Amino acid sequence: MGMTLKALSQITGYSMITISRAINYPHLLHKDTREKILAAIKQYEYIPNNVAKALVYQRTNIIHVYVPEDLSPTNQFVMQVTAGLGSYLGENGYSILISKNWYQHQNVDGLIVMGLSLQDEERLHQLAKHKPLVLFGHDDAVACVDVDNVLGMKLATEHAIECGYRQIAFLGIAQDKKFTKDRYDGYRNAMASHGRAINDRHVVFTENNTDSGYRAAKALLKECPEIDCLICSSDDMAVGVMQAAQKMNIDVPNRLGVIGYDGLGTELLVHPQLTTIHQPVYEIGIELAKILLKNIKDAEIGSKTNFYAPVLQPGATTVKR
Amino acid sequence: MGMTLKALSQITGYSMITISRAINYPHLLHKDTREKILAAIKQYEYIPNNVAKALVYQRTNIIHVYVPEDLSPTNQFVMQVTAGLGSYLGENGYSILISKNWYQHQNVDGLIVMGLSLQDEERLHQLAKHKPLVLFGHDDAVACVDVDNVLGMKLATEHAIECGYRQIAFLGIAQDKKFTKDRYDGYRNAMASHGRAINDRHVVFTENNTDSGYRAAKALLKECPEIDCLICSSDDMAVGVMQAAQKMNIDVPNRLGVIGYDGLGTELLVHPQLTTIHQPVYEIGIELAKILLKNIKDAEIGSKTNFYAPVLQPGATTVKR
DNA sequence: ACGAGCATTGACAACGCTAACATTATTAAA
DNA sequence: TTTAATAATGTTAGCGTTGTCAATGCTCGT
Repeated sequence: MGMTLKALSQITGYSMITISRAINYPHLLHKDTREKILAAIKQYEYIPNNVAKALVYQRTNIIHVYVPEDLSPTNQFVMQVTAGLGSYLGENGYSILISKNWYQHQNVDGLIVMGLSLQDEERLHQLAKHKPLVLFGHDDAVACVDVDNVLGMKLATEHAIECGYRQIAFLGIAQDKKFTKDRYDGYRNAMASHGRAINDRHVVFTENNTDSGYRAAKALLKECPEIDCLICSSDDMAVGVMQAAQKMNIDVPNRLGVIGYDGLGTELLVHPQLTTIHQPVYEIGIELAKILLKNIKDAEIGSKTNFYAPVLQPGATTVKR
Repeated sequence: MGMTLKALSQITGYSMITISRAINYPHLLHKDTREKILAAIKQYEYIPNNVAKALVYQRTNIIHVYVPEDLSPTNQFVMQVTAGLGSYLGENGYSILISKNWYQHQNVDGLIVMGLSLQDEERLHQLAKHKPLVLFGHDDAVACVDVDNVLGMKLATEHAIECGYRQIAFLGIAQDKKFTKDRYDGYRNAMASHGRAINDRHVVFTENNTDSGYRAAKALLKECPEIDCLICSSDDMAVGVMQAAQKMNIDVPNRLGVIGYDGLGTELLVHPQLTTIHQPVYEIGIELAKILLKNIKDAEIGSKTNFYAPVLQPGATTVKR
């Protein structure tokens, strides 16, 4: 397709290796030779073939970002992580290859895996033996970065308590994943350590979307009008809760406090601005990339988990009182 | 690093090509041979080296998605297009390589370029001569997919007129890009063809974000209280407008109609739900990918522009009256 | 004048794979 | 039985690049 060293060699009369040197070690060549060759390179629009280079160097400068099937690629979460790691990797001369298939492009210098579904576990371990790999999530056998979800929900709950809310309910995600359980644990721990009893009727699990949040909140607030604060396991759900409150003419934040979880930008769009637990996903992306590049450099196959702390991001759906 | 054909050849006693055939043309091998080799492949965890394959086949099955510097990778727009084209390319056995650098990985089978900044134009034309390439945007020399922004804003304006709004103002994006101008043209054309005069004081250009929208709307509605509909060049701006209206106790949609532009999901989060012009960006991503793969297949270097129509997506910020 | 050292260029092999052709053994057809 | 087709495997070369070593010519100090 394109111009090659061989062709250029025939055109200029110099050997292939000399042309190669004009690019990689120009100081080795005689000034005249160098100039002639560089001129020819320009004239014939020669572009080195990175595939051939990769074969020689045994590295591609490509990092594979694997997004499991059960995560939508449109997912805000995934996208922002990808943006973060993409920026770091880009600055360091790497490109990112995104694909849903494990083995389609195994010839990459490393992998970043976005969360783990069960059927992938075996392959993950398999692959981790051969290639530098960092997982967003938690697994004992590989290097990981994870968010401390227990801490996150603890922060949310303590914020609610500090604000002075008395009947703090919890809206969880009905999905069999570790992070959903962790968030619930954070809520329970914080409640317990502040001497608050948990009313079972104040804990509801539902699907993670606005509509489910709306419906769950409507039912919950109708049945338990004593509730004066609702902590949600996601911002999407929290938005639904706010819509329900508006519909039921419940004043947020005075009559009802609302706290979300994620902090990916949605919290700024709604009115009033949503108090939420911000997960620094962009930064986590960078962290994933940093760890990966370090492991590549040291030819190391790590298995440490690095926990990342979410932070409370106060909005206007909670007030001190 | 990994197991190679050569190593496997020594282990099994068969020649390299025979091992290769066990994978690519298993029917050519004797049953016993095939089974022995496949067993060895499994045992020694052989994975073919795609870099070497790419060198032979002269194709990588990788598509480069180039996102210009001036577009944030976190940008909803970019992300959803990428998600769309990624899904289509993925289904067709391609992976996508995302990078901000033009020449970092030229060894890809094709390029998708997300919008064009001026300093890139020369490189774009240069590259388009050598590689299949599709541009999201508009340029006479290369194959393009673009949104019909004039049509989009025409739809918005006509919707406002049909609803019965009388003083329809326009909030534009102060940026020297073609699409901003096109949207303004769409507004003007529609107004003109319906015999509506445009009051210059009813047209304001500002930055494309919620806060700017808020401030612009506040000033505009204060100065020109006769305005009863405000068409915005983006949903972010429209959200700001809605916040301003709320602050000023202006009833949306009865006293003031609000129309946004983009329809990327934001419109569903706000309350009331925002009437907007939806740009089918996910579908556009798929279209970009389709055209690219077709051009790759036909070894064709096209230069046709395919226009994509945005659609009106009615919400609750406009009413018929 | 003579080898040591340097500047400049080239030949060859290798990276891992596959296409094209070549070889051998086996079987069917004449 | 001889010939031709077929099955099963191997040999060689090449994809485009670079590392290693070799070769040539030159300068310089003695």
